[in-house]
Amino acid sequence: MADIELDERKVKILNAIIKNYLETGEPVGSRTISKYTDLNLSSATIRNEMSDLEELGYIVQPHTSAGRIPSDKGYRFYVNNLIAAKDKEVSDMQEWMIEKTEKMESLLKNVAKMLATNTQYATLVSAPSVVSNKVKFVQLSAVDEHQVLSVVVMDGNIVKNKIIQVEKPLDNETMLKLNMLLNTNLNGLTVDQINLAVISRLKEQAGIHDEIISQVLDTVAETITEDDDLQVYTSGATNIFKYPELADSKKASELLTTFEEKQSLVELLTDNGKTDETGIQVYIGEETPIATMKDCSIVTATYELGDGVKGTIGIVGPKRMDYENVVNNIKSLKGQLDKILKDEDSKT
Amino acid sequence: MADIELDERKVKILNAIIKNYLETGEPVGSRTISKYTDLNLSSATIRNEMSDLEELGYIVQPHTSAGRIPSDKGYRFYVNNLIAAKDKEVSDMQEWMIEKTEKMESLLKNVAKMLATNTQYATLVSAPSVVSNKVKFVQLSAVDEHQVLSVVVMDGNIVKNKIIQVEKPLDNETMLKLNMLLNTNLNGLTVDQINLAVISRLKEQAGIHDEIISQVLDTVAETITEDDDLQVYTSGATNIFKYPELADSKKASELLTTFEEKQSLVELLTDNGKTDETGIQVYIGEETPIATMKDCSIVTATYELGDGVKGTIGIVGPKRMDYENVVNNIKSLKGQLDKILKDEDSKT
DNA sequence: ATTAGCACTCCTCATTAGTGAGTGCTAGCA
DNA sequence: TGCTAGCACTCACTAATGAGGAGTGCTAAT
Repeated sequence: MADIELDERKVKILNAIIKNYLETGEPVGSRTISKYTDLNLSSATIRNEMSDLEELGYIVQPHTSAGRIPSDKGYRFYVNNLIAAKDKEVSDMQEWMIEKTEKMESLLKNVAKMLATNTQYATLVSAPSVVSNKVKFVQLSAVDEHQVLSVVVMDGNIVKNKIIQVEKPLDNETMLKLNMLLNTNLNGLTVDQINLAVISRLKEQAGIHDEIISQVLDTVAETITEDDDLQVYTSGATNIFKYPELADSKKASELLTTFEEKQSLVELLTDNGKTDETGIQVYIGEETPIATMKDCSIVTATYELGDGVKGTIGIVGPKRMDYENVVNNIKSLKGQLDKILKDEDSKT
Repeated sequence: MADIELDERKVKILNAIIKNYLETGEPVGSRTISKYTDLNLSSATIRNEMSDLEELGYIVQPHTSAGRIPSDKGYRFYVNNLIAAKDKEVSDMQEWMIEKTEKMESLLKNVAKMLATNTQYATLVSAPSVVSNKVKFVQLSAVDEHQVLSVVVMDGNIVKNKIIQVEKPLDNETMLKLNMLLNTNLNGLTVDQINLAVISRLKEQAGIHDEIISQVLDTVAETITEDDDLQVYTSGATNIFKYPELADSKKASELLTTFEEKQSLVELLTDNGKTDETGIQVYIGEETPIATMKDCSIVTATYELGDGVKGTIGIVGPKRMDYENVVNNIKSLKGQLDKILKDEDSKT
């Protein structure tokens, strides 16, 4: 791609500038590079090269007579061409942690937390979307005379429940019949297959005349289809204070509010098909779909739990984030999630 | 109490200073008071009185030749003596919202959110502690050959569940027997009554020799006793950016981290018995039990769900928070929570 | 007891000058 | 032709200075 316009030396210099800037966060000057790199060149030569790089749009001067910092294009080049994809295992901690947890919810919370601790950036994890998930098991039980408990187990062992208030108790026989009915009719269906038609067919079979049964069936349907209000888990949002370029009151406030509200984060996590073959996606600066994150970079990965049921992991940090570390971390984690969730699924 | 050392005029002036400071956040000078109040006094007179008030510790000068701001003692006096406890109803929105939600979790989330929107401060709500909550209903069901679902309903309709992996399927009869056994033995017990002794008695009755049954019973016990990792819901944490005295990078970072980690918030929410007859507790500045909140004030209230099962609502804001509004808000909310939770409970 | 007046304090803000990091350019060198 | 040394220039950052103003404390007069 950009190989035509950049000779080897320019690439080396650009790389050096970015590496240095990632560490310090300060504009980097020609003298620094002249000493930092192994190509023995004077600062003057570097200056000429830097001038070229600036003209080509890879670096930028915050003001005349300051050093240079990478532009979005520069970062992009770095991410595309310069990251050594070392597949080294990222800490055993991860595996251990994942082994231990069994509930989806706490698993994802832990994933977010661990990733935040590991990277020192803000992280977000979305739960696998349930829309195309299948019903595995349904059960109604009489808790007491006026309350019926409806429990649904989905593929991937996601358990949902709801308590139904009923006017008068359901007798045992009806209960049994309903359970049979529900399981034979709903098992194997996905959430979006359970629509009004299915429900009314159920009601017919159960004896549509009974008001209570009708109500119960409605609630079961609700239990299943109820969207668990967009499950996004975040962690380490306050890490942004570690990066001066994001820590000023105004920016931090906006960013943290975005994180707190979670709503808009969904946009980020819904797979837009632009992920590359590794399933990992990097947004730099202006590329991000969320306005309040214009000064950030975001790395996301989608993980799968079989059958196209997908969730997403994301990391948000300053543009000068340690892309190498982050990408490796997220890649390793994605792999493990893919694995564990499929395993758990196949255990059934 | 302080009635001896403060004559009526001083009280009026102190009140005026605090009111004014609550609004502006700026130190308030003698001239301002001289015009603001109805007691026609010149600024010089006010100055003398303020000098006295300062000596008595109710107000403080941030630096020589600045106006005065209330000290913690001043705020305390204000809260104790000067707040008009108008019991006016706080927005119908509240009731409406509470009616609508049925799940404890989303109910509390909404409470936190609404309170944050209403007051523009940060809020936290802890779920009712489950320790002394009673088991109402237990059920095991075979999801498939290798998985058994354990569901427990507690008083207040809190539902817990867990999936148990079993080596080989349990036959219907055993299942039925176990369910009978569990319900007759556990119903009505509180969480902390369910200890090892109870469990082993259960095992004995069920036929201790069976490894699988033993495992299943252990997991049921786990399901019940498992602490739902300290359920604290927060909202509006980013509101602190609205108050310059808290918004600087360092303080905001500390505060928000405290909120994000939630762990330490528990300290705040565990009832320490110091609440007054209304169940409402106000911490001002140094009085707060959490170090990072030394520059804040906190108002908490405990709500009950019968039988001494308690949860807490809290508001965190700057010391110059609108105590009157906050106290009223929280009082009204507490009342409604008390009511609704008891109602729901008595519906059983 | 209250008030007017005045000197004083000290924060705030804008201006100024000094410093240094870093650049662009030019001329000289291999 | 490519590299380098040198120099003038730019501009953010810092500290010092001073004017302005809000507010106080004290004193003397009412």
